[in-house]
Amino acid sequence: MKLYFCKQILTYIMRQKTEIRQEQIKQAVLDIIYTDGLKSLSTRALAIRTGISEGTIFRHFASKQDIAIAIIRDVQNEFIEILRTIVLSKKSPVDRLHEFLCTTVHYLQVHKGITLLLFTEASHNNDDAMKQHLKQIFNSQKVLMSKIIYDGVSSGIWDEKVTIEDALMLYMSIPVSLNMDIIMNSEEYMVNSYCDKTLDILLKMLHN
Amino acid sequence: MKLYFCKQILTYIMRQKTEIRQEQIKQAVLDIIYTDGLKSLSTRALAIRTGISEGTIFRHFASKQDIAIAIIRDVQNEFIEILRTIVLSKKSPVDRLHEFLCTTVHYLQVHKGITLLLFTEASHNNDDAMKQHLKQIFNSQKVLMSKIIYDGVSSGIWDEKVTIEDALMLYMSIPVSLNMDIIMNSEEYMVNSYCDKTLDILLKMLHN
DNA sequence: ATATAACAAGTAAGTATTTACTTTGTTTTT
DNA sequence: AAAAACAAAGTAAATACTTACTTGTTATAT
Repeated sequence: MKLYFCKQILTYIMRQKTEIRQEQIKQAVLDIIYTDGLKSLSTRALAIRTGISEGTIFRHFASKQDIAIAIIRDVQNEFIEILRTIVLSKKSPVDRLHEFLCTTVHYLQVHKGITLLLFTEASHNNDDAMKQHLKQIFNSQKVLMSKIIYDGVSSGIWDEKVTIEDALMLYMSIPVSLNMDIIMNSEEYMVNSYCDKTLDILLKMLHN
Repeated sequence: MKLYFCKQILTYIMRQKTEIRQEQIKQAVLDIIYTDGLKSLSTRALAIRTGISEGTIFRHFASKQDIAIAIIRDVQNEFIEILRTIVLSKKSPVDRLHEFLCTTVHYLQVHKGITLLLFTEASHNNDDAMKQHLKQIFNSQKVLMSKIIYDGVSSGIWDEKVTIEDALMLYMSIPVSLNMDIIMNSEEYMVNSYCDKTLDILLKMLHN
């Protein structure tokens, strides 16, 4: 009787739906990359980190590569979509730019490890589907930021001679700078100022 | 007789001194990372790429990790030292900044794969010696660029309110932008303009 | 000059371990 | 009773690295 009760509780904790397990596995991938590095990202390590067996992981994902694909798809469906709503809002270009940058910094902070995953997967030329996903992510960010800049230039607040590529180059330096800070063991509060800092530089660049 | 002659030629091609083999192995590491990705970087792949046996690789390097350490040491001894001579030259701050940026872009173009190696090794927290090397490389670049900017500000040509961190952030975006271009399959001539492009943005930032 | 000893550079075929992934069978939920 | 979730114990292939041995190079003694 008592054993059965315990078992029920245990299984209640353990037994989860595929969607929940998938989320846990994806999170574990980013965690492992962040804490132990890419080399430590094995299915065995994933099983230990998630607390489920190795075999079960392959019940929720067809392959290890599929987990990475799912994470990258999440970036597209969640992160890029948030950026899109910001860009399409009615706020001023400066406000939108600020929100755009802060959202990016915040996403990278919450999803530590995503930068490394994106860049290493991107360099892995063999998988064309993956490469296409990554291209789309980078391109979406470019297109969305272009829109804000275009609006600012149109309304006359920013220099019309500014190129989108210049602004984008600075924007793309955010993940590197953040990762560099992690390497350098910089304090966390420094990271929080990245958003405002980048805005300042960008505004200086864009200033009429 | 003829066999002996052939053997001599063959061995002349084959047999090499440790220094030469080490260079070949290091180059092969960067080549493999660039063409096939980090996942493909195995000692077996290295043996095939260099044309020597797996065992021989371990004659010239104590471990696989040691190859990465040697490459990173090269960055310090070659690349950083070139940057240092540029910074310490008698040219104007603008000229030095231009040369500084062009040298960086050129180095990254010739040593494709180095960016990925640096960043993935950096994220691998276990090895403190490696981490120290990387810290030193990043810090050297920071210190050297600070010197140029300081000289420019001192001589009154640049805004005294400019922070080194802002300039450094842009500078650090160069490797990412270059890698992104590789992913995006952009044309090679685009890459050649990176140096001037970055200078333009920096000068705009620094302008009094 | 030439023989020899010492060393450096090379290999093929191992090693144990780790890898991503599978199979088998059980338990839980619907 | 069907489907889904799970663990345990596999699998073959790949991994970094070693071993035992061969071959080439070079400095030294004759």
